[in-house]
This record gives sequence, C-alpha cells and structure tokens, in this order.
Amino acid sequence: MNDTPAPSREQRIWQVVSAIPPGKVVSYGQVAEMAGLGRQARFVGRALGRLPAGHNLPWFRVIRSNGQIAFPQDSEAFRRQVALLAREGIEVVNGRVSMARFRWNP
DNA sequence: TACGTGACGGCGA
DNA sequence: GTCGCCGCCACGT
Repeated sequence: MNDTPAPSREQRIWQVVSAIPPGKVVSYGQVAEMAGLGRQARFVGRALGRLPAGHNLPWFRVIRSNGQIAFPQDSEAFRRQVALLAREGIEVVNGRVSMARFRWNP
C-alpha cells in the first residue's frame, strides 16, 4: 500500500515553497512549520542553498521572520531577490519587506 | 570520530 | 533599535 515513498524533507520544503502565491512572502520558520519540520528554519535555508541550477522554485519569496532579506545588502543575490520581489508588486524598503502586508497567510 | 558552519527563530538584557 | 545565547539538523574538512 503504501508504495508511496515518503518525500524527503528537502522535497517537502520545495513543495511548500512552490505553493507560495505570487505577490506574497513567507518566513523560513513558516516554511519549516508548513513542511512539518517544526522549528528547523535552518534546514529550510540549507535546502534552498542546495538548490540545483534550473530549478523552478520561487525561492525569493522566502525571507526572514522579521521581514529582512536573508542576504547582505551589498551582495548580488540580494539585488536579484529584490528585483524579483518588486516584479510581483512586493515592496522592499531598506532591505526588508512589510510582513504585515505581504505575508502569505494560508 | 569530532568540530565548525550555516539563505534561521525566539527570548532576554 | 542592537547584541548575545541557545536550539536544531545536515554537510564538509
């Protein structure tokens, strides 16, 4: 019966992230909780860091619980993420996003 | 085998 | 607002 192989934590994380609707953001801890990982927010960060090239995952919609981008503002990845977020109407001010306005609340 | 590190979170001072 | 400490798990050296 259960030939269904239980998806790995990483796969579960990727599934949750892919379910984030455009124009919304979620925190690492939120992804961890939704994926059934509890408080392993760190695991989410590592899973995203292990993403292979050519993935189709909206990783840029995942930010810190305090609304800050998870990259230093002087990094290339930071600008990339800000650009992608702005493209969906998410306003990034001073390296952070208004969680009160853009947080995805399923 | 052991230790350090990391796209984090929450709390206290 | 900042800073430090701890927890939690996987990976590289």
